[in-house]
Amino acid sequence: MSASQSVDATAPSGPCLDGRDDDALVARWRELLDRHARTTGALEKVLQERHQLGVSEFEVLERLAGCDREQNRMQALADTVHLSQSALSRLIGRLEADGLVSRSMCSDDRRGIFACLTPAGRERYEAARPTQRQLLAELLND
Amino acid sequence: MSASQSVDATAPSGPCLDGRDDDALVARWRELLDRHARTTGALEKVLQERHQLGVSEFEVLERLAGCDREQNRMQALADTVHLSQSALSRLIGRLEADGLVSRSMCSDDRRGIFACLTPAGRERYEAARPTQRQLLAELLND
DNA sequence: GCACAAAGGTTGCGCATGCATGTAGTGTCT
DNA sequence: AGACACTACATGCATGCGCAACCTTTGTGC
Repeated sequence: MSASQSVDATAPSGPCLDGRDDDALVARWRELLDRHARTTGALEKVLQERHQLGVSEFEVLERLAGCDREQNRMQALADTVHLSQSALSRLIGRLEADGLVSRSMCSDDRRGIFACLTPAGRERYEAARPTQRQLLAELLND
Repeated sequence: MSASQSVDATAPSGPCLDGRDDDALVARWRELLDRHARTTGALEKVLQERHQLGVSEFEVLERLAGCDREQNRMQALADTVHLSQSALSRLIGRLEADGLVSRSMCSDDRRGIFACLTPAGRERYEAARPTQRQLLAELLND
């Protein structure tokens, strides 16, 4: 899928000012969109039907599993998975409702809240990880 | 399968038991997520506030501007921008409501529908393109 | 101690998306 | 022609997201 002929969006009615760099840039952009869409799409599907997890849910679990110290502030978590605070708050709510994480208040800063993996959460994550890794290997290696 | 703590996704330089490939894979995955989130986020914001366009809207306009022949079937369009058929239908609906595209029925296949840029649509796209290209250049070149 | 601004998190709301379904047109087989 | 499967769009519905408003806690200045 090269960008050899159809990318020149200025085709008939515009002077093509910076054509070649532009084409390369757009090609990279589309490559990124393509790859992202394919990967998240497939991942979403397989993680959902085999582990009842969405992509964002899995990513959060992975972050939590990575450092299972109580250092998982909501805000920091939101940043690492690129979600708004509200989205992350509800996501954690869902995971908590499923018994996969638990919210625990922080002692020294009473407005901060830590999200921690429960044993069930860790188990679910460990089970889902190979699935995700395999798909990643398939879709990211080309 | 010792899967107790070998992912150490956030550990700085931990000894990886079963996964150097794994770490590299995950790193690439996160790089992809990162780049995508940053770019779409910034793009969404700037395109919205300066041209009243979303990222998907812009992408569709670009595809339409690319080949302004009447060969833009809804389904094909949906595929190229990675949207479901329903999402694209509504998106075209919005663009049509804004007067940026028009739906025209196809003569030889009466269930097929072509989406075409209106002059206003082309104008809007031409105006938005430099904005998008500049941001792409900033965020994709590293 | 008492305002007042700012930060962390939650909730109300509108919107875009995907899935499932509905409707219309096409092609095939009998 | 009539029945059937299939394709192309549109639409009802549920869900997840971001923005803005809100509440609580912290820190700063008086």
